[in-house]
Amino acid sequence: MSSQLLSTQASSPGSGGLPDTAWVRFLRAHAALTRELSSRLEALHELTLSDFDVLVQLYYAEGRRMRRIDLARSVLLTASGITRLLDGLERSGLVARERCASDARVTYAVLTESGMRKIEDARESHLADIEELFGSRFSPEERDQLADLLARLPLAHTSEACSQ
Amino acid sequence: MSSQLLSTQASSPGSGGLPDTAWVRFLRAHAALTRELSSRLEALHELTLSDFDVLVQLYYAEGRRMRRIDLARSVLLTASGITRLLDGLERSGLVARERCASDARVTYAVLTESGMRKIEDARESHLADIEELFGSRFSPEERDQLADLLARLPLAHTSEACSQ
DNA sequence: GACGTATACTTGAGGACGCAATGATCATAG
DNA sequence: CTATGATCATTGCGTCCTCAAGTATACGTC
Repeated sequence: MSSQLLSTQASSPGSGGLPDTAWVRFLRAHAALTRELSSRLEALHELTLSDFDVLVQLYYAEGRRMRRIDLARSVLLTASGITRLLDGLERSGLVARERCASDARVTYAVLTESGMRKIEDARESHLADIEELFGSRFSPEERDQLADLLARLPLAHTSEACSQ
Repeated sequence: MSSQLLSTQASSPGSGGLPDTAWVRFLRAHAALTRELSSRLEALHELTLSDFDVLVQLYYAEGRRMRRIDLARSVLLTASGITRLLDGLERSGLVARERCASDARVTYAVLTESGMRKIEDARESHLADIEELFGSRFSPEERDQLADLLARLPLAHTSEACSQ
């Protein structure tokens, strides 16, 4: 038997004790959940969480297309992050690019037929995973409560310009 | 306006209808908060969030030292993640390594004097930032509520399946 | 029209971190 | 003592993502 009987969670050796606050739990929960969800999503559908996120945004968007910059803002990635992510989705044929007629600076990301099928296929299992690992932990009221509490947190500092 | 059994979607393709569930808010809040906190921490103290996390763990640990593997588990990094992170902290002189007398496989990470000063220095501003961006959004009761809700989420699947 | 500034997007460089493979060491059963 | 199987740690490799810089376009002002 190993010599260490020490816990995995020493509580208060020194002063104040190990911080186990809402914030720390938030951080840990995020790490654990995203790792598990992302590994399942990757294994079943070859998508990252961000891929899925973007595909869902497009799925619900008017005309199934969005300006790349709006896409970036809505999933909280940087402009360059979106470029590289869409590179991958384009290479996989899930998303196509389309130039904007009225403004040559902008490019749209459009969900392809294949992308539609992909997201409709992946949605089911992924939502089930989210439900298993996240949603099912709470009663309906608690879920609302949690959503409400989380909604108070600051969202975007990214050089806000809210108009189109 | 009744809640759908199936999900998460309360949207029609009208000007950006997208699922805005507790889970999505959780993801977005995490992205926004960590980005802001990490950028402040980096600017003021040249530490990443994970660096800080590890230093705090050591700060509260018995003898200000921990086995690397326990450190990894407590901050939810992989073993290799901890190795590389500690590489950095060692290079900066904030942490030292120490071999274990009774088990040659394990190495301890020990907080140095310089590391002590660093964490005591960084703690104040970082906790203030967390309070500003996170804690101050809630009343004391809500904070407890949130901590309670977050505590229900699964934490570590790390390594083998320990069936009860 | 020329000029200045804001916006959209891309690219190069680099950091953080996971996974899988490897080496070293311990523990235990034969 | 040796073979077998865990456990701790490190390393190679790849991925995701950010920042800073660069390019192209739009638009307001003179």
